[in-house]
Amino acid sequence: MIPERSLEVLRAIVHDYIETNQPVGSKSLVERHSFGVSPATIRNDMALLEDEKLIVAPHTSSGRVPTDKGYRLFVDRLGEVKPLSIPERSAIETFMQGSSDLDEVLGRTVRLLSQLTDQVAMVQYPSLEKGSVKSVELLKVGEQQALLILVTDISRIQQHLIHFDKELDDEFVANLRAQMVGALQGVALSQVAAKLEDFASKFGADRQAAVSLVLDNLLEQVDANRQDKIILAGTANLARREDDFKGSISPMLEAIEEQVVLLKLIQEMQAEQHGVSLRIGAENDIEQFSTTSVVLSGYEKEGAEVAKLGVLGPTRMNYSNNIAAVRAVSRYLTQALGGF
Amino acid sequence: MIPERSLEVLRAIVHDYIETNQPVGSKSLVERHSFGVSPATIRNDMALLEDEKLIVAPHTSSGRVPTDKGYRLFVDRLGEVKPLSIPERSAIETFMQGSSDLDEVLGRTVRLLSQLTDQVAMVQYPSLEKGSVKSVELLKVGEQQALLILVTDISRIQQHLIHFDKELDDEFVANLRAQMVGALQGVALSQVAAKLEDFASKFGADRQAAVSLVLDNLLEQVDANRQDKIILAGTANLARREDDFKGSISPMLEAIEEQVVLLKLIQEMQAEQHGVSLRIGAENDIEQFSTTSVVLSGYEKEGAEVAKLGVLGPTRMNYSNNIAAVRAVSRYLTQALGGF
DNA sequence: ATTGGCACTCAGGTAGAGCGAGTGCTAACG
DNA sequence: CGTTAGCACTCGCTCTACCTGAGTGCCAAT
Repeated sequence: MIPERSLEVLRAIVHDYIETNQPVGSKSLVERHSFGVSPATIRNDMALLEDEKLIVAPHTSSGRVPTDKGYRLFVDRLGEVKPLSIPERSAIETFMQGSSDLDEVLGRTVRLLSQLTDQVAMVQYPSLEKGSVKSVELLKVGEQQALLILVTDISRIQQHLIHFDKELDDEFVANLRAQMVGALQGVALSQVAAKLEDFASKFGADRQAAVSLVLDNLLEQVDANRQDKIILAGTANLARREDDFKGSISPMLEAIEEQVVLLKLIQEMQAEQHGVSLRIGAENDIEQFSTTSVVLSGYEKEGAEVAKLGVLGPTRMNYSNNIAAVRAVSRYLTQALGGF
Repeated sequence: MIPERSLEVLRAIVHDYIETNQPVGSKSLVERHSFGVSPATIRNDMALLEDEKLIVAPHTSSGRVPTDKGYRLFVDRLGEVKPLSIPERSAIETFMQGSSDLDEVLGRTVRLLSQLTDQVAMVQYPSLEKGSVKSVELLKVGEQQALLILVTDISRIQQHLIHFDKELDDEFVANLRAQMVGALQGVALSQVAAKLEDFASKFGADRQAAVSLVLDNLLEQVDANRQDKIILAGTANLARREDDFKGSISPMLEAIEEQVVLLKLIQEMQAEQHGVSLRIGAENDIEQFSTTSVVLSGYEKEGAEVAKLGVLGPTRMNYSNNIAAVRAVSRYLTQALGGF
């Protein structure tokens, strides 16, 4: 077991290193914190911490820097999350006020989170998969075009324009719409495909092509969103803290722009736990993110978790702050979504 | 007037500098190009070009580098746009194929453009302002909620969820919808506000609140989009070419993320000309972009320009290529939009 | 267990030397 | 008059050598 004071030393190292971005040495440590002991004693503790791979010296004889493992221990056992300041709280409240549209709420949320943390913020759109169909509409908007609209109970709306090869007659459109509404209203999205199994048989042979075109589109809308959308803010923060990453930031920018990678990341972390979850440095087995940490939390709609939000930044980040911010923003978003 | 050979020298300097990223000197110039003269002669020409502020020497006695003015002369008079290669053309064709949705087409376009140029690519959504109303729909999707949908003739669809304080009855919704369709179908978006002037008076006093709620929403949809949306791709390319910019790239990333700045930029360039337009370095009077160049072109829908697309990168970019790419992609996009 | 003392390490800064690509100028040339 | 060879000069880079100082590990004393 690691003795108490050594852990205090680790905490102090993490704290100072986050603040100064310099490897921290025994002398400056006793100067800045009031351990009642001499540098030499601290050095012994540091040797211990180094044996445990919690800290590491960039070169022989310079100060020490926390390892991923060190950060991990810090957040798990030492980093009591300090609550947000009053101004921060009120900033959140005003930020979240007066938006009605889901797009707008999420847009505000992601910018807010990025500002609170000074990191790249991400918000995942509520997953369609967890919702159910509230309404389906088919609107004729041109001679050969119709708009298929899917409204779900998590305030997410999707639409898609469908082009037909033949002219549409109103009757058919109205009929098809009515049939779809009848078949699908209230049905869970995961059940939609099953419900539509024999659907086409209700229509005459001459309509089969058009019907299956619409159904394909509908299924695509449900399906294409299994891998959900993520919105981002604050990517400029990556560049600002460029030195904190080993190499170039451009592969990371690429990975972020490529939604697939982010979604995979979120997926992996999904299983882990409720509340705030955390990956530090190489714990991410996505190569591009091996020098970054990710703080993630779910947010809820009507008591069920519908998606994730969080931040991404260098391993040398202010974990206490960021965890607090992610948690708080997630709560407020859950609250804001209650209104829908 | 600047003599012919001096212009050739300028062209060669721009060419070599873009290729090597090194200040180019008189000796290497005669080695790489077949001027029939000696380095000393070239030096005289270079002195002339320097007097004209077309090139500049980073330090006494190193090679020369084109100035913004030099690039400008290059693109205006010397840089014959070379047509895209066959593989590039076919890449465009396959890329653009098989997408039906406007979102998808634009998404593909922006990624394509970024890949072709290795720069940050941007595509502006078709401006609502230039279109007219194709269809308006009001759908009841819950006891107190309705979905307002605006379909325009440029394939752009918008929807917004409206919350009412009272329960909605179907009759009213259907009636309101019918009235709106009657009043607005085919009306230019810029005329919508005028058309709706006396609209509310058609309804009873008890309906006024609900009607004006819907109308406000509708106008907001038209209006909020005066400042249009831009989608981006390839921001990682900024980081990759970081050295090409004087300072840090993070202010630029910020500016890009802030759509407003980009839209302002596009707006300013809008007036200039049809076809491809170009801003080089400090010609952008947006401070963050003073070391970047922007290549922009409009694209059309049914013969009328509906929005812009283009790329943004360091002043030291391959203008010939990028102009060709922007022009080609704009043409293909125009073509692809014909199908809607 | 803690501490003072001490020899040792090593990154980073400073200074000087040499190199080489490149320039501007001048005088000669066709 | 445009072109050229020659030449002295500039100055950014690179390499080396050296020094400094923060920090370490270890040991013996408390």
